[in-house]
Amino acid sequence: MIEATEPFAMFAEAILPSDLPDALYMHLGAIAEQCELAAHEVQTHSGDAEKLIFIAQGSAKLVAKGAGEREQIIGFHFAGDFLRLPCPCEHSYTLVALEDAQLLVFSASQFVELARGEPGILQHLLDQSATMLDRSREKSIVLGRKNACERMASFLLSMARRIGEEQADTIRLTLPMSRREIGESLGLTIETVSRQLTLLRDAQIIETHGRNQVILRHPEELQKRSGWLTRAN
Amino acid sequence: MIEATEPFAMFAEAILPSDLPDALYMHLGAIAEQCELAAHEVQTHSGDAEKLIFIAQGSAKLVAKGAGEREQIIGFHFAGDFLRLPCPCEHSYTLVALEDAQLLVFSASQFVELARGEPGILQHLLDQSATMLDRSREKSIVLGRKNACERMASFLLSMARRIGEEQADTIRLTLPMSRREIGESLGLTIETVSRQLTLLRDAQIIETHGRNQVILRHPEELQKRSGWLTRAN
DNA sequence: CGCCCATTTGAGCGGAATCAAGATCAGTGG
DNA sequence: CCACTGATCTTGATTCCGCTCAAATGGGCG
Repeated sequence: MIEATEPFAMFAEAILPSDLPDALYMHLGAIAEQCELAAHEVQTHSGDAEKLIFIAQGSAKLVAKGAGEREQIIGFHFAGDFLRLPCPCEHSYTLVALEDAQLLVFSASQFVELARGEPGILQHLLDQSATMLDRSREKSIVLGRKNACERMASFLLSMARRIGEEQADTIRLTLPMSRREIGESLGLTIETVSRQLTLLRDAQIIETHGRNQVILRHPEELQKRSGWLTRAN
Repeated sequence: MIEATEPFAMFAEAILPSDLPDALYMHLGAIAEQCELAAHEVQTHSGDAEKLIFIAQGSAKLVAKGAGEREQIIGFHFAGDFLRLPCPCEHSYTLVALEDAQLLVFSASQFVELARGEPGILQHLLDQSATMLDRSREKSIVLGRKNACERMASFLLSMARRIGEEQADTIRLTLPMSRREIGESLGLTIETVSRQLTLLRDAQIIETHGRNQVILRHPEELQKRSGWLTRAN
């Protein structure tokens, strides 16, 4: 019934303890809502409750919409991420696919209800929360105190950690987001993002190929330019 | 009258389920480390592990220290808050008292170990995490997309929600933080903070008395000026 | 009362936003 | 395979908001 490539199997592999009772496994499978998104498609939440979303394939952005055209991208998410989407009644956040994606959507309350008896799951959820919180705090530093150059360097390093492919002493990135989306994430305009990339390219620190291939030639130099000493995954 | 209840009792009252087994209660009490901080004193973590900190009394700021003099305040915390302090080996965050404060410090791993059998505690912890994450995301919006005026308005409203005393249709704030600290939280300089407060005072939207009393005369007007439609708790 | 330091106010500057063209890339259809 | 097309991205010129530097004011405490 369940193939290896199916979203729920990937979820179980990534998130659930291996010794989980079959009954609970089935229950979780029963409340999981599969959801396929085409690139740029918005995840539409059925109901108004808080959701837990596992990204089985593809990538997505969590967006806060403001008055007028203003949007702030709260974060990017990639395959394997397990994130909480606050209930839309309180915050106008939406999850939008960057490329074709497969999601698994849970009602947070249902999920926690089922997980109650399994401390392992709750603890994993707690760990995920901690990771998200750390990323968000890191973002506060970027947005609060860094200049354009430092933001760009921080962004590239962060992407390198999450989706970079190491090759010799360089790192190859295939960015699923546009310049505009990078800007909306970093609190910069598209023009500034473009200019900073040009500066880094001129300084031989990065190479760009096409619109979304970037090769980090000197990650350690990016590190220097990213400002601040604090650094971790 | 005994003026101050004991920190652990306050913690139990605020965080622990009322039907908690006595044994577990005692165990938690045993691993809790009491900690009194004078104003501006830094919380010094014994050991390098992740900590969970309950603020029994007073208030504190969570600070990220950067190269040189740069500091970003990640968040303010008040009595009743239960927060996670990442292990100092990975991020250089410190908790600093804004005024005299009483804390309860747990090793996160020990705490979770004990709480494993009590889903109620883990769930509460999870809820706290969710609140912290929401606040942090809200901060990303403020820092990423708002101008000085909107940041100031957002800050005042946020403080009103957390430590404001409602009086008729106005709200009284007693701010435990300095202008500099407000600036470091909002990604602004002390001068800009001061100027924005002056503008709001001139517009009759707020009154200030002394250095840290603020009265919000027209919260709804602040709301308008805070930008963005998203608003909650 | 008088000192010290936080805050306020003022003047000028600078970095990123905005406005405005061009250049380049990815499809599309001939 | 290549020309056409529209969107995305890059580059340039100018503007403006918030930072920096500097000075004045005022609150709080001895």
